[in-house]
Amino acid sequence: MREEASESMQDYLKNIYLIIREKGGSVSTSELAKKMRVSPPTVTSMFVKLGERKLVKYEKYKGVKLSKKGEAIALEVLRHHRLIEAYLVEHLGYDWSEVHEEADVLEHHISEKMELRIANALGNPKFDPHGAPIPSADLSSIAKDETTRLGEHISGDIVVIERVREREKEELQYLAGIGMVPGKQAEVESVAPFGMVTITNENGTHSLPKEIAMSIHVKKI
Amino acid sequence: MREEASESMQDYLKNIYLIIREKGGSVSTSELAKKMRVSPPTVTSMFVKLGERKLVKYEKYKGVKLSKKGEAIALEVLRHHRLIEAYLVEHLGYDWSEVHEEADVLEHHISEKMELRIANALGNPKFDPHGAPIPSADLSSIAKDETTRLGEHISGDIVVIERVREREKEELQYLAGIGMVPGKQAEVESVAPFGMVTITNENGTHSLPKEIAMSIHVKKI
DNA sequence: TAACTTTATTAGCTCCGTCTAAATATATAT
DNA sequence: ATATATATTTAGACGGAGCTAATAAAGTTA
Ligand SMILES: [Mn+2]
Ligand SMILES: [Mn+2]
Ligand SMILES: [Mn+2]
Ligand SMILES: [Mn+2]
Repeated sequence: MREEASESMQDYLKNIYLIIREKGGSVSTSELAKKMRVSPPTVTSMFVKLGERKLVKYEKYKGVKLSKKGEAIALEVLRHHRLIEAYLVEHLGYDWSEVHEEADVLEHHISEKMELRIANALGNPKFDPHGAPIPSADLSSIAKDETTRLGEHISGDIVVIERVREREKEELQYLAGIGMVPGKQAEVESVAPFGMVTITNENGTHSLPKEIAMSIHVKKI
Repeated sequence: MREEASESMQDYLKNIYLIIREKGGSVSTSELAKKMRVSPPTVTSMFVKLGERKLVKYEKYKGVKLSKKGEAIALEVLRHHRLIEAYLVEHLGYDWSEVHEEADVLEHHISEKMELRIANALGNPKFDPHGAPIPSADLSSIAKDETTRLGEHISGDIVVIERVREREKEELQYLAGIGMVPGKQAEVESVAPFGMVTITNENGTHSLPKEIAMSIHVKKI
């Protein structure tokens, strides 16, 4: 499967998938260039290459969408990434804030056999340590998002944290420090006009900038 | 450390180290080309590149030797390789015959942090599942070889197996099947003129072609 | 030593993934 | 609708790691 795409192509496909999953439609050159920290011409030439290999549908000046095959590769890499993150936390004592970089490399290099053994060692989890859904082994399904963002809630809402999106290691450490991790509860105290959210949880009262509040997925209870 | 050398360079350094460790002196173009399954000109150009980076001392028409720095990188990669093999066997249920390919890739991609955690999870082993010595964490030492080859022994010698060198997966499986794995004993029954060795162990009597007998390291008891 | 064989290097090409600078298409604002 | 700003593509380059074909050095044998 992913052997048909180089490590670099795998990363492009994965990031295209992630962007589309979050906001639908197609992915533009500049969007992807920014996310992947490469120049726009680099993205254009990769779009062409992925298009030739039918991993992507590319329309000049209109961006790309994933083909069935491209999506399968993206899901496989994502499955690896999230299983590895979970494994590092569960079996090698990593903190959830430090698994991302390691997984971002290893996702391209473990065999199917190793994927299987890791998944078994973990009991075939459905979510990674940040609460992100892990694609199924046959890549046919991935839990769909039924959460809202903490930043969308209003004063008085009581929520349980479902997921915290990838962010800087220091931010994740801070969030863990104040108990804002998947599974925990919090009550929204107030929302400032500029979007800052103040919450109270078992660790006390804390304010979170809008951007961070938007990267915390919750369910209202 | 190894960040200074690309994945490909790391593999060249590792293989140079392995050849020199086995037979001393320096490594020739054709020797390495054969071992690494690339063409001789590819090796020559890599020799030049490694020489420029002072990872190797290259003398035209006379092959290469490792510099201090080149050796350190080789040892680091080798440490990774062997720790990973051990980890796969101990913690992910791999058979010793199937760990090599996986380790050959992952050796270049695990972080120093992961190396440390794997080593700790294993109790800082000194040998990998095949009996090969694992370089120490500071790369200052590696157990020196005090073994002989099964193929060098004579009728009547009783030996304990210390190590089985990397070979085809099927050969390793066969050897495991007849109990020729590190830690087990065997008695040399006879040695044919063309080098085939017949041994008896707890599993019965078996004959091994010279090449295989030479890849089994033992100690006479 | 001369001839021949083997080994190694040089020359030149390819693909990959990246870049910058220049050109062009699309979107926005007056 | 025109001018301006922004996004995208094209052109051309580079370094890394590989290849084959041609050449040259080293080693071997007569
Ligand atoms: Mn990646
Ligand atoms: Mn994650
Ligand atoms: Mn390798
Ligand atoms: Mn080994």
